[in-house]
Amino acid sequence: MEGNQLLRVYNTMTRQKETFKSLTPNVVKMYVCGPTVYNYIHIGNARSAVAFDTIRRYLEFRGYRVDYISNFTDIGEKLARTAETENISVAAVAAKYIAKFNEDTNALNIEPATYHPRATENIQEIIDFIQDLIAKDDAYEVEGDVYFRARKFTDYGELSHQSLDRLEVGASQRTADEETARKEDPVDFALWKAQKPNEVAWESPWGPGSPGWHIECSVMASKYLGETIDIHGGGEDLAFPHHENEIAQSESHTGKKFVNYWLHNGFVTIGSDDEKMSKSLGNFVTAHEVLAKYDHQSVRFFMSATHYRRPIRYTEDGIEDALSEVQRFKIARANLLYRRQDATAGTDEAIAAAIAEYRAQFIEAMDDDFNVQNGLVVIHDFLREMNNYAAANTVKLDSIVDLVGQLEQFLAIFGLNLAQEDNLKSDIAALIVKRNAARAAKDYATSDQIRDELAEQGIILEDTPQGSRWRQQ
RNA sequence: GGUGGUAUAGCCAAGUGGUAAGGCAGAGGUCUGCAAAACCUUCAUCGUCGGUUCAAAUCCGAUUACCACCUCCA
Repeated sequence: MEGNQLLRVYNTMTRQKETFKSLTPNVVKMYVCGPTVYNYIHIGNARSAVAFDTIRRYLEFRGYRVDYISNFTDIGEKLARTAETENISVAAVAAKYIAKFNEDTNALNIEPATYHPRATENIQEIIDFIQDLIAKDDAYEVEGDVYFRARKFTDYGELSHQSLDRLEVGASQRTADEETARKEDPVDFALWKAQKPNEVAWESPWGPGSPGWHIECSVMASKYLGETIDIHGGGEDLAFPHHENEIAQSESHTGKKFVNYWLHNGFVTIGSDDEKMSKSLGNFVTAHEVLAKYDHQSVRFFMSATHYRRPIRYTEDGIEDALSEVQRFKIARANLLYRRQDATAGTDEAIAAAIAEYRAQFIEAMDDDFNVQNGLVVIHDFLREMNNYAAANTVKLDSIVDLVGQLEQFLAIFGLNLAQEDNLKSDIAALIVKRNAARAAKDYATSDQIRDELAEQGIILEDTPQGSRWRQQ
């Protein structure tokens, strides 16, 4: 592995940065909680996907193979409600919004997970898992529901640092009284829920019903990655109770540690009081709307350039500023590539040494819990080096290729793809030749007119000591 | 009531004891037929009050404001 620096990650469990050591050398087993597919994802959901995609890409940059599993929750009341509203089946709701999820995350250049399991594909595994918990006396059945005895799991509350006795039951005002009445203890949580009228249900030893919310993640994480995994990620609102419950279930079931490093991303906030964007508050903006309105890369960069644990304040100005920065990267790349025409063969040793130095600095910055802002400082220094080289009197071909390649590699971690159309259509090339002739003859009226014409087609011309270069807008 | 988080320039933001990184926007300059791009220069004493220290954005105490979680939530 490159670099001496050790990767350190902030573990929610211990509330400190820890040196990252994977279970298997050079392999990271990573599970990230995915969306419930009953609607378009909003910017907050997208942020979570972006945050962990960026982390995944950095881990890959550092030489790890990342086995990345992220689920689709395709069951539950919410899907049923959408099915009713849109007058389609629950299965059709899931299919539709998984497709929308793929469309939006693809636009954000988020790599698909190694596999995206769905809850409905794992019902038998979920039932088996619950049966084992009942056999161990960690869970009990009441009127077709199955609940987990939270108090029996002695470390319950360790992740979110909550004491069971201090938890104010019902503080969120979301608990259903009828359900609480059935439980032995209000802190117990559902593993299986008996079928309600008109609900999709599966046969089980406890009668028809459907899985509770937390069990699917425990089942899928262990099924696809193993009983102990390296990284489990999700939004910080999931730490309690969702992840807390996952730990209780999984560790009771396997008797082994479930997760070595818990990573939680911060929220997207909106409005003057920086309120959390959420579907229940109704203050959300869907990723679909934003992507329809703004350059996809600037939306991606807007989100990936903020440290994953920090909140992001959603503003349109923020996305527009991100666009300026993305443009700067693209222009630097195009300007340097332009110099290939007068480059000589070979490599500049000074450039090769500089690239190695910037790489080392970048790794040092990013190894500190994925500190993207400090990583970007290095990238901006690197950019200045590139721009100065692009203006140098003499340039070497291999150094141009190396600099451009390194810039692309750095920014790929942020989900940017800088490559553009590098070949001109012949009619445009002819116009450029014509303009150069006009300029040589000091016929500036004609040359400016041609430049304006090309600008309308999105081709920007810039005159430099090495000739007139062009780029796409 | 319990548990956390945040507060640094117009905006975004790094920085956990040694005298405020970086980006966007702004200002000045170089280059240019003009323009663009680039490069150079410039732009804050860190929510408030008090304390510790030779030295604090950084540690301690208090205080203010905002946010989040406490069984649908990324």
